[in-house]
Amino acid sequence: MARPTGVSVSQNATLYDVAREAGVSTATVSRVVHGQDGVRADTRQRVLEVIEALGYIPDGAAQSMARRRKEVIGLLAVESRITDTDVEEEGLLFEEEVLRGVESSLREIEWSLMISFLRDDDPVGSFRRMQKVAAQVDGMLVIEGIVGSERLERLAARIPIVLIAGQVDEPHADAFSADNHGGTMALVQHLVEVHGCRRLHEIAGPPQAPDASQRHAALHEVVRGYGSVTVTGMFQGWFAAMSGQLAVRELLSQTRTDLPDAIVCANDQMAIGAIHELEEAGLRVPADIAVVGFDDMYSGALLSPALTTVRQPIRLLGERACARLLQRIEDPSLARHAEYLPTELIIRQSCGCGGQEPTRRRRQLGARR
Amino acid sequence: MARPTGVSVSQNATLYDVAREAGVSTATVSRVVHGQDGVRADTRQRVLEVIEALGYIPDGAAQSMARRRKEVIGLLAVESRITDTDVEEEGLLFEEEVLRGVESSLREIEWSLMISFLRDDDPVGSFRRMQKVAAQVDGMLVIEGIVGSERLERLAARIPIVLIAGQVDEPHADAFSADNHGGTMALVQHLVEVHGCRRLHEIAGPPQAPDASQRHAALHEVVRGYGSVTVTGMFQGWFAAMSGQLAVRELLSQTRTDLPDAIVCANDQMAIGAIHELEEAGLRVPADIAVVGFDDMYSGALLSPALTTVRQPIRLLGERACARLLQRIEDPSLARHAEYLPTELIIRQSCGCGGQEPTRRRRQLGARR
DNA sequence: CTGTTAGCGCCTTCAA
DNA sequence: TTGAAGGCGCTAACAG
Repeated sequence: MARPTGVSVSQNATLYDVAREAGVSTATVSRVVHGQDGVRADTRQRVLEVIEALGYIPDGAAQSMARRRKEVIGLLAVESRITDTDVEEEGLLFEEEVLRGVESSLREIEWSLMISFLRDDDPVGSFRRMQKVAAQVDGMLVIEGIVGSERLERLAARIPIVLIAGQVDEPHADAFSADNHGGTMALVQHLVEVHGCRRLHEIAGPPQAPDASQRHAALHEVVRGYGSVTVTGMFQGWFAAMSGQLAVRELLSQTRTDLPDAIVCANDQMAIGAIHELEEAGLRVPADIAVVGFDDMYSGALLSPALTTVRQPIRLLGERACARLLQRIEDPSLARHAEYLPTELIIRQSCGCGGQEPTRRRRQLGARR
Repeated sequence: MARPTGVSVSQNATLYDVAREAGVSTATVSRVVHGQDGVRADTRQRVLEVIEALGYIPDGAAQSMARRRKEVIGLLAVESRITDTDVEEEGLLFEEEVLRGVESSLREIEWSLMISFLRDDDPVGSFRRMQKVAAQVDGMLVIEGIVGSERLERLAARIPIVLIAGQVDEPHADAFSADNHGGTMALVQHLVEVHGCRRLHEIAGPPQAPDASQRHAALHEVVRGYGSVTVTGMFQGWFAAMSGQLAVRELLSQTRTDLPDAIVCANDQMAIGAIHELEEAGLRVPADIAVVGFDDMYSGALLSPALTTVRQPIRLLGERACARLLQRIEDPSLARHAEYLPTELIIRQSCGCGGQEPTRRRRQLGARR
């Protein structure tokens, strides 16, 4: 069975193969592929049939090249982890949620998303990867980025970059973050003014993470504002539940009689770990000690006691950052823009508030769409 | 200040710019960029300096084209969701974990990952996206894929495809899945033989998801094996915690006096939702009713009662699938390969087993590295 | 309505 | 050790 025109089977069909097979020019095939009009109906039909028969799919690299746009954006997430082990079995939900927001924005315009996780303990390797990604996309989103400013500048000179939960003062990129300061403020005020907490224990996030340090700073700022309130101790966590557990073990190993009034965690996962460990040790939350988190992850609402926390619009963060990036890809001359998205205090039971229903009601209010 | 050679600043530097600026040919620059030897030291030095000065980063699309390889693989995840609303605030941890596995494999060889989520209620749109992604990668991983076989065949004709937790009998692609059958088997046997459960309630996953239906089938198969055991009812969930909650509400609305002995959930998230709802309703787990899950997500271990479940090596699934895909990219003629990865029964408290420590000990065992 | 023809930026023989 | 030059597959004027 001779193949009339010698189309190779093992090789992927190209535009030329289709053109030849259909007896038209490549320009016509291209028009058909992109649904442009100005092609006679029967010609289009014929081309379509050949495309179908050959299983033709245009090559993305070639398209990117010709139209000088890749229609891909990169998402880089910087992760903190315990140096030697890799025990972290739980994903960093924050990044995952941003990812969702970005991906759904992109899907609407049919762009693609390239993603890579970086290690904050390997700046050189991270930079290499960032360059590699920068070579394959039209713009980049960087989460929790502790990329040196000069490196960022270099990358930003090539393609637009938007920072998410990063350094908001970075001059070479747009930035979107949650209002960590306001959120922490509201949370601590609640603890102090409603529950009369005076002695606070802090479970902090990784100091490299900008939002961890913002929450840390805000906590101490509020506390300073009250004469009588103090941070009695702190544990350096890394946002994973396990670090909440370790923090509590350390705390309890020091004293079981003179406990703080509340534990303020830099995120929900650590709060969940902390609560678990406290209960394991026979302590009751919030009766013996209050615990609060930050993020408002779904699992915190399912906990007993349900977690009092600060809701930050993570997904929205991703969407907004993505929108801005696309805008800047269209017009690189845009002025730099940085923005804090509002947070919301979510009061449940772990702070000492009673009630049964606030959980559900609150969440509904929270889910503003 | 005249720019000696007229390099445009607003435009990204190309290989030619570097070559001209350094007074060498593009071939030489290319050699330097790729660290090939056969370039005199001082020449290399000069080129390197120009690269640095210009902030040159080679264009990925052009590289892909020239070397006929993109060094990118695609990860497509098919998601089930409640038709109209988009309430699902919790990410599908399964996919996230696979993503981790794949990404870390890829990072080692410096390849990139393109990712896209598909909707199982939009097969046409999904196929479009799959084609789009197929155009930009060297191979694809498809999670929980319910892509029609003929469509898959078309894509597979162009680039290699490996299915993860998909239809294991798909002839056009390699496939890696957890041993859902064996896992469910072990779990149910435990419930029946150790705890004497006779009446089981099922909270199933979305029927489109291959692993959900495998678990479903296995459950019924085991039950049939015992004469005296029955599945007294089932709720059609969609893997989200909320569906576990709804399932329990429905169950309790039907009867509060004649409860089943245990609730068997198709994954941990639904089990967590179910436990939460049961406790909310004043029932005690496992005293009044046992609940078991599937997956062994970290949050299940932190629950009280800690969740009895089946561990499946999700991350490993990603790694293995990825390794296979890379292999097949190198050699497309490989014979089809399908594999079930072993699961492990993780006994904690929610099934009725006592003890305090199994949680931690088990997990350590489970984390085999 | 359809075809011709330059590139897009890089890699890679093949020569020198 | 270095350079010249032909693609890679597609797009987008520009002609006809």
